[in-house]
Parts: sequence; C-alpha cells; structure tokens
Amino acid sequence: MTGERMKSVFAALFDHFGAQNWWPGDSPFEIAVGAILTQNTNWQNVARAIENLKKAKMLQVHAIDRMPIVELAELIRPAGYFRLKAKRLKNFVHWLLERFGGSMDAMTACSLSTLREELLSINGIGPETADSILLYAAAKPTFVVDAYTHRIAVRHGWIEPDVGYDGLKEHFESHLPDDVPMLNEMHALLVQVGKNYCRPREARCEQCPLKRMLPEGGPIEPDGS
DNA sequence: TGCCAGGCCGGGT
DNA sequence: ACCCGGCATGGC
Repeated sequence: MTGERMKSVFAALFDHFGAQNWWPGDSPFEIAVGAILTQNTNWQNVARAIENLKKAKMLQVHAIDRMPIVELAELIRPAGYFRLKAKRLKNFVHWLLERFGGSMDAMTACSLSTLREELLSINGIGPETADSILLYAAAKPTFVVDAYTHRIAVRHGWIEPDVGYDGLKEHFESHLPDDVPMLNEMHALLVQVGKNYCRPREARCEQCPLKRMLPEGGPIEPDGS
C-alpha cells in the first residue's frame, strides 16, 4: 500500500457513494453520546435512544449526570446493553464535568494526544469510541478503526489478519493526509463498503467499487478460511 | 430464525 | 499478552 494507492481507494469510494457528511448529530455532545451508544450496535437503534433522550430533555451534560441510572437506562433501552451504556454515559459525563466544566468546547481546546489518553482511561471508552469522539465531535485529525475497516483491509491484502487496532490505525494514518475532512469521509465511506459489499462471510465483490483492488485469487477471509 | 449491528470490560490462561 | 463470555435491542 502506498499513499497513491490509498488515494485511488478514496477516489473510487467517493465516486461510488458520494460525500457521507458524518456525523449525524446536532451538537458535539450528542455526537459523543452517539459514539458510546453505538458500540456494537446498529445506528437505527441508537437513533431511537437519542430521540428518547431529546424528548425527555435529557440530552444534556447536567441532566445525564444527575439522573438516576435506572431512569437513564430506560431511556436508552433501544440501543441495547442499556444498563452498561447508562453507566458508560455517566462515566464520560462525569469526566467532562470534572475536567472541562461540562463544556465540549473547552474539551476541544485540549490537545489530541492528551484527550485520547484521558478518554481511554474512562471505563467504557475504548479506542474506537475515543477516536470517534475525537474525530467527529472534536474535529481532531485521528482515524477511526472499526470491524469494517479490519475486514476490508484484510480481504484486500492491505494488512495481516492479526493486526491490532493501533496497527490498523497507523496503516491508514500513514497513507492518508493529516486532514480532518479526509479522515472523516474515509471512515464513513469504509462503513458503506462494509455494509453493502464487504459483509461477514459474504463478499459481494462483483458490485463493489473496490473490486479492482482485490488480490489475485479473490478476497482473503479475516479468519483465514 | 439465526445472524448481525460503527465495542469494551473483567477474569482466566 | 491473548482468549473468551457477558452485555441486549431491533431489523432483515
């Protein structure tokens, strides 16, 4: 993989799917909440949970901090893992209040490396959630890796199947410009490929915009089969 | 009807 | 340093 090749991948995806304009959210705080709620969960279910929070006027830092955890869990029930995620939302909000007085703007003024380290120290926020918050809520130049990214990269022979989160992140960042709109679009476009063409145990390569990038002999399965 | 969805944690090897 | 079970809802 080279920077030029990565550029042609981006061009093929952008040409096929168009601009994605992620993230669907009315505010940085809503985006951060969505990033936590969407852990291993369909976005449609997350949208319901966020809608419930809005209708209850609870999509605010102080509201989530003060609300009894059982009530919060009930509102976000459609997003799944609701007891777990209620706790995780409170953990994040508690950190945001302690560290930045509850202000996403104040958070955004802090450096990428410091924020990433601190976010990762919060229970319930792992690398993907941290990077999603950094890129989509705080507009920091970091690449977001997810299950789709891994599957697509392995099937096309860009990386070894056993590469970890940081290895995959480094692979993309080293071949992409250090540019927020680019990193934003690239991740969103890869999700589209994953949803439509690069599915678990079903590679629909015939219609995929990346079909000309496949290795000789077709896609490589992530599990080695 | 089982599989999947924009993961992460904690306990066990 | 990995490996695995648990967490939970809704759509196709």
